Amino acid sequence: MANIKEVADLAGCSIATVSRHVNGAAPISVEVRARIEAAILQTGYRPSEIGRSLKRQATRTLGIVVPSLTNPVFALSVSGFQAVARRHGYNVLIATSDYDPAIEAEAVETFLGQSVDGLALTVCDSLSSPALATIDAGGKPNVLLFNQADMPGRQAVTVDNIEAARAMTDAILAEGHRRIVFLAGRFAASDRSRLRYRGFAAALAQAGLKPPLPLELDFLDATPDAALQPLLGGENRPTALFCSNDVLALGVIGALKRLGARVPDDMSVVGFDGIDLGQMVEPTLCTVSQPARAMGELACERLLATIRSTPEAATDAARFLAFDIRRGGSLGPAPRVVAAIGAGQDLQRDNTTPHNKRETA
Amino acid sequence: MANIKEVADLAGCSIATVSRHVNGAAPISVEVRARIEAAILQTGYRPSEIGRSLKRQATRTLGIVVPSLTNPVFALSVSGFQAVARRHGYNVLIATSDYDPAIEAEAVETFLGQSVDGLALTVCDSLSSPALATIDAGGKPNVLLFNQADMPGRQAVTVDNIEAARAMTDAILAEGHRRIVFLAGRFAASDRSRLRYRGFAAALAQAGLKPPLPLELDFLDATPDAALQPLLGGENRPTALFCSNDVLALGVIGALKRLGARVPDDMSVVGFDGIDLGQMVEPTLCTVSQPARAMGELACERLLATIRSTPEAATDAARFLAFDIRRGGSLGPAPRVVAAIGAGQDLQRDNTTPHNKRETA
DNA sequence: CTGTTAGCGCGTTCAT
DNA sequence: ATGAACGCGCTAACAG
Repeated sequence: MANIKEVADLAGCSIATVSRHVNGAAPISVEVRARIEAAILQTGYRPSEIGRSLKRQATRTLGIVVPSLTNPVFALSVSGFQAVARRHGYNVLIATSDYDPAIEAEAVETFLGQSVDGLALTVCDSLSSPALATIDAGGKPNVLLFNQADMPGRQAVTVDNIEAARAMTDAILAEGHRRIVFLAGRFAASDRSRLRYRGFAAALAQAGLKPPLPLELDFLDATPDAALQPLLGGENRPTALFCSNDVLALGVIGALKRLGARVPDDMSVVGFDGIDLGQMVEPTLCTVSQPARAMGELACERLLATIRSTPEAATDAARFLAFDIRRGGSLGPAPRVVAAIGAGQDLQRDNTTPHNKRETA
Repeated sequence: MANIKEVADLAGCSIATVSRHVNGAAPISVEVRARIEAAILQTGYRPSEIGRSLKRQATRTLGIVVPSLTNPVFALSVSGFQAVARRHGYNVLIATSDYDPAIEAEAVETFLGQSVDGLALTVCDSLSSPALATIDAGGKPNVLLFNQADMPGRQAVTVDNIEAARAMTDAILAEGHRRIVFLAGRFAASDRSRLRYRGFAAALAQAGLKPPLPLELDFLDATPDAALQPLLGGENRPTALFCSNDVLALGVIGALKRLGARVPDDMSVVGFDGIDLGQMVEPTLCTVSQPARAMGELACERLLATIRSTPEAATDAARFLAFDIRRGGSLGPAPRVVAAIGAGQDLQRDNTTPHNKRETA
């Protein structure tokens, strides 16, 4: 690929003139301009962004690192982020951490080396992320996405996970449920899960109930059947499950069906995130919806504002976005009589526990 | 952020020595090495990848452009692509075209300016893509993803869309359906859709049936109810719908439910892609599954092979990957008696057309 | 209006 | 084992 010098030689002028033409930085005589344009066309010249970056000490590139792209909530946020970046003439480098803090840190290292102008991160744990410290040390503009701020002044685009989980838990309680279990993806991999559990526990405590410990599932496991089984036995079994995210919730609903439980008649299930998919399944998923695409967009806007050092961006750095408790068929009233659920227990169950239909509740 | 010169000054040596240390290019005396390491630690020095790129004329960055990230099939392929790239020490620039050839071309321009070492593309139409021509002109290593090759020698990672659609159509025919309609996303935005229609039409022709024209839907429209309505009236209505992709198929199934049709008893629906979501809905989606993540991985591997000019990569450039006809509940036997579907017609339908249960077929 | 030149950060040849 | 110097492609400051 041709460089600026070849174009200049071909056009019979200096490289400075070519540069000026390309950047429209100064008026050029008509004849020279024509020769330059011809030369550019002939050589297929395209200014090297890397040469420019070296000069200007900025790359017009942003980085974004998310745990995964297969979770629609992250894919959506990346989509929004990238759209805004493009609109502003910025490129986007992407990395997925696969919920691994080591990969996360490595990705940040690489991005800093690539001299991104700023980066957006959904880290595993904002409180213990080495990546965050590295970025701060370098003074790179950055914004957290989905994570809550780990310190005052940190830019973060997120909902208040504690409040959201508390509100959702209240909604579950309002349906008459008293034994509710919180199912989480691995806590180590998601500070969001932990915050949501805190909101859950707070709501239960406020209702005078003792919050049970969360049940940790590997939410990358497509078939959590075995892990769920112990929850279904006995008359003290839970009647509702609060899953820390929607992907987990959908997996759990599938498992429950296979294990012979009906949702929500035997067991209510709610999630967190508000992915579209939740509205396409039957029953629809009751969940806390957060505006993932808009969050990606906002993260990018704040990042760009920081890069241009527009000070107003920092003022509302950590203001929370609104969430929405989205009603769905997966949350029903608590059964009046509870019995164990299980493949071999259908007859017994049918004899002893007339199921509570929604119409009768 | 410190540069190599500051480190050299601090360590009391030349920048050449620092460079050699960082790159392990030559032996360094123990004392100097210690001073350099101290200086690096102290300054937080990180070699500038952009300086390196300028020197070495390669960026260790790949570009990938896909129509969207919200369609899981693309998100998965990007995920696989990125994972392989990372493993090989490459960064990934991402762009989404939103099914717009103009944005697509613009993205490619930007990537070329950014001096990516190679790029993977899912273009709207490989036959008419200006982007492809641009890339070829520049001689950049590239590989098509999901698109089939537009010319011999072009690298492409894809399934044989025509054959896959033909096989799926045969499966529909085998269930006794005779009036089948092909629903496509906007043809202009997807050459895959067009190829799949060709396979569909070929299968019908071979069965002695006249293939109806495809019905074009805007598959970004979440509620295709209105567009679908005309298909449901009359006794000559179709009994099966072949949707050009899974996202469309799920939207169509949702619309059918709202319009009072049961799937598959009143209407069978099949899709194309094999997204996970299709297995979580009820009924499960019958579809052609393609290994999206593996395709992204393979595309990246081929790209890297091309960049390193491993010649063997080119030999099987356009070999097709295997697809899988995935059975699912959304495809059932054709009803023996067909009647119009509609909100106001429930009674009439129930009187005149006893539904064909799967057990009785 | 145009050309000359310096320098962005780095790797690398050529000396020593 | 180390240093000096050049050049990768480009822009900007200065000269004319």
